[in-house]
Amino acid sequence: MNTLKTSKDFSNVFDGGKKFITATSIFFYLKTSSGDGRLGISVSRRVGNAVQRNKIKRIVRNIFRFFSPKGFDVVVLCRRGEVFNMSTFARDFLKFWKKVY
RNA sequence: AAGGUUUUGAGGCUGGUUAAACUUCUUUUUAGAAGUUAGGAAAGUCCGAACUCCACAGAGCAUAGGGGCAGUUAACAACUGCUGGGAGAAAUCCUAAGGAAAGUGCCACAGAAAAUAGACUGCCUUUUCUUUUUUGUUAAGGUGAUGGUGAAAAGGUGGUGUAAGAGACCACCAUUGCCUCUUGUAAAAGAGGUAGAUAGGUAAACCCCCCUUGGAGCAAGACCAAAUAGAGGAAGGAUAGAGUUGCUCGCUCUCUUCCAGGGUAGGUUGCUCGAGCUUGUAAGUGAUUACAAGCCUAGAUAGAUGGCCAGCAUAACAGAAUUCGGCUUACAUCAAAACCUUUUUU
RNA sequence: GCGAGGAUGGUGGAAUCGGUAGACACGCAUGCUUGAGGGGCAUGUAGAAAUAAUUUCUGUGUGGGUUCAAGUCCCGCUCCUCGCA
Repeated sequence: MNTLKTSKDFSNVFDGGKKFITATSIFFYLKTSSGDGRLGISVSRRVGNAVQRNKIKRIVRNIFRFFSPKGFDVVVLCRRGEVFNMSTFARDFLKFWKKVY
């Protein structure tokens, strides 16, 4: 899976893309010209310690293995670590997936 | 049985399914199989090293750090054993623990005085004046016993002594220095003698003595590819800057010309076989060391080590980024060993 | 990876070489002034306990140490801010 790497890529999506806000996280998405999709994950230090942040990144990456974002650059920004687990994030992700595709 | 002290170990397990990274093998051109995949603190970055570069990492001073003795170690501010001091009823725990009889500084408030024991107050003798005497008062001298404040007041108690007194002298006690002997590798301990010696505290204030100390850090560094570059070569050498986190010396480079100009950024490597791990034997009180056998046990690069289901259990602190040795801090639950105190029973 | 600074009442911010901590300003409370508000003036203001005045104890992020005495000196920890590569 391709990922967003530089901070320029991230700021492009944050500034030019659209937002979809859910309870657990905020999805930023921007249509690409080439048709390939890339994923970026942003978890700030306020969410929790390194173990919790790693776990959130793994959950997000695990979901996007089955649903690869074709045609969009997507950035997932985690909001709160207490409510973030597999089931709640999957519910929010399905809402986002229905809206975009 | 209750309470306590010290030390050590574990830190989820099993099965199914679906994904990721690395290594090896197979076949073959995209797959398949097997194996491995985060800790005791990976953390904080508080010390110490390995490794790499800075001329060979150099010389002197400063700065910074350490400080009982002996040992362990690659090294250390770590560890082990012992000594002194402190806490505790004990097991045991804590201890930056050289020097204040080299020098300087500071010791608020209170107090006569805060460090050369002098002034003041007091006591005593002689003396001037007054007076029957006492008292009061002037001057000279002796004394360091009086002053009750403070964290701290210049050894303590008792006596001899004297005009008044004082280690001035004596007895006992306390402390210190020196000498001798015994024990110990040593720090030191014990015994005896001697000196009236009695010396305030603070060095985690400056300082003195002894010891150690060059700087930067894997974004170190090395290689490859692109570009009008860079590297390289020749000549010149006054000033300035950088390496160099203080100063001086020394060294190197940048510097100007032959010859011009613009600022991006990719891959490979370093990268995991190492002061390595496990077991056993031997030496040592111990830290640790020696020998033998066996083993290979994470290596990502915006960052792998995950998700779901079932069962047991309800469960902490917490996520590697060059690598090791320590220290410090966080930690649910379970387990083991040794020791101490009290009570009861035999 | 390397290394620099800081934390004091409700807020900003003082406190010399270790010697009575809460200076000063803002804010807040009460009273006076005014018909009322604003403004001005005066007093008080860290917390807790007992009280008639007043006294005692705890207090400089936190846990220890040195010292007669620590906001200050030393060590460990927590949090915040900043710099270099």
